[in-house]
Amino acid sequence: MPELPEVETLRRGLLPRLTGEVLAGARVRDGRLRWPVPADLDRALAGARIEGLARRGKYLLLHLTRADSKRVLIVHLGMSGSLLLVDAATMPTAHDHLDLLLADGRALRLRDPRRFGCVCLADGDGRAHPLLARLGIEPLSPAFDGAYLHRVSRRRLRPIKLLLMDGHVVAGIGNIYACEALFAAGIDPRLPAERLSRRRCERLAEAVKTTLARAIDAGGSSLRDFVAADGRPGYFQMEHAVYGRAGEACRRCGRRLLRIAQQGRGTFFCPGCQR
DNA sequence: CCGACAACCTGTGAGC
DNA sequence: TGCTCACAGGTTGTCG
Repeated sequence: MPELPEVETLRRGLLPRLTGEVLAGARVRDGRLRWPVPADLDRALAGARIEGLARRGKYLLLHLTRADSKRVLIVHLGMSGSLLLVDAATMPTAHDHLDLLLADGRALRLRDPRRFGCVCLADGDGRAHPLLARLGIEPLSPAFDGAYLHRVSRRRLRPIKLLLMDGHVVAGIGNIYACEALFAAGIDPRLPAERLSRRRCERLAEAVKTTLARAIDAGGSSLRDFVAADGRPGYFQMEHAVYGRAGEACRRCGRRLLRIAQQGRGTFFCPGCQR
């Protein structure tokens, strides 16, 4: 479920509900995530105050203070993770691996069937943590533009879609939005990155921003009741132009949309509109 | 430095 | 109904 727009939607939804709250600790039922959950998580969180929530790529960051020390709880939802704000007494289901316990009796519950997600602790603002230190720039920041895309794609022979999905180049563009942005920009996902002109880089950077922004807006429309049910934000109901639509007709030109594999992942595109 | 590939896990749907 | 297979929204680590 987690693409950048969902993590951002999650952050915005949790912000007013968690800011200023104090943690009582953590209850870890199964710490075997991508990396083992810190064994001392319960003690490390007890008494810490949540100062704010931030996002880097698809990482959700909880900024904590306790006494004079600042730390960050880094949460990634992997392929199948979700976070739910529940009453701590609510019975956990099969893949509810851990609860972050709030002093007021609520819990932020992590569910992750595939366990590709992670929960880590870092000192300070977390910038030095290995997971964040070498992360690429934010796609919605002004720094991500045609000039940047053009610069990093020179002498790069790999397909442009793979470059877009490389988190060390730009953080948080997943499979869905790489496909959708390339369609919006009219660019063939197989094109070697270095072959993109400056002008097409401008177009692609713009397409990335508008595609992500629109998805966040759609997610925002469901923020009101996102604490309920499975918390799936509204962007998931958004119509994709190409993703998951192989064999169907392109909305722009009517040709059959294709699905190919790139690095083992599905790429959806229109052979007519994307050159 | 670059790029290809395996690895970590479980669930679901299609086809037989 | 039950088996097997392909595939799924992510990222790191290793190797050539």
